[in-house]
Amino acid sequence: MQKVLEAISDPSRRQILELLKRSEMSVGEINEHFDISGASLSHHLNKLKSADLVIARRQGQNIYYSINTSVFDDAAQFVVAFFQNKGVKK
Amino acid sequence: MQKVLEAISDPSRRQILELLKRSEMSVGEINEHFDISGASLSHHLNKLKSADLVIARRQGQNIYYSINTSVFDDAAQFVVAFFQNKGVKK
DNA sequence: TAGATATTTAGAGTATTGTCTAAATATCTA
DNA sequence: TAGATATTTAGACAATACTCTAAATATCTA
Repeated sequence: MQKVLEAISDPSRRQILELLKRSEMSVGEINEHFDISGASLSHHLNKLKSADLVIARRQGQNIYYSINTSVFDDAAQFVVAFFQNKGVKK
Repeated sequence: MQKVLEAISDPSRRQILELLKRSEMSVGEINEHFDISGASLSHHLNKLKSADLVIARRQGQNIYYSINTSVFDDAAQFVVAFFQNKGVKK
């Protein structure tokens, strides 16, 4: 979960995730939405992949990235719990 | 919101928030739960305060920190929305 | 196979982060 | 007021992050 929270602390990576929530996309397609080098984008995608938030699959020359639904949902559960248990005395 | 997400990306700061969810605490009391210098703790508290996630009030020699409920709840809403809108086509 | 296209990897530069010790500030109490 | 206690600020240091260009790898197509 630590890696997930670090992953979403960067604005570019959150934007990448927003794009991928809509649909799977190739690296080139994602890059059209950003003003950074391909190498930098690759770095961000690698962080998202390390956090298991996305999945990559190659199709020909392109590599398509998509949301890793199960981990994404786990992350949702974690942050909901983190923010919602406020005031609960144990 | 950027500052909030950076604030919660650090494990020590999340732990501080967990403590404060239970009750208001002085810096000294918080520090009993950590193995870092007072200066480092102060640095973390400052980041949480910059993100508006906590409020500080002085009482005598002590400074008591507590959760800033409204911002905490806003952050909760944002993060939950971020993770839960998956698949919604606009 | 040679060249074109898509993506990643390597290596470097600068900025930011988390940590520390020492010093400064604020408050209390004798 | 002087000394003790609580906390923050200043300054330094090592580690990490984000960026870039150039080179490497993988795939496709003529």
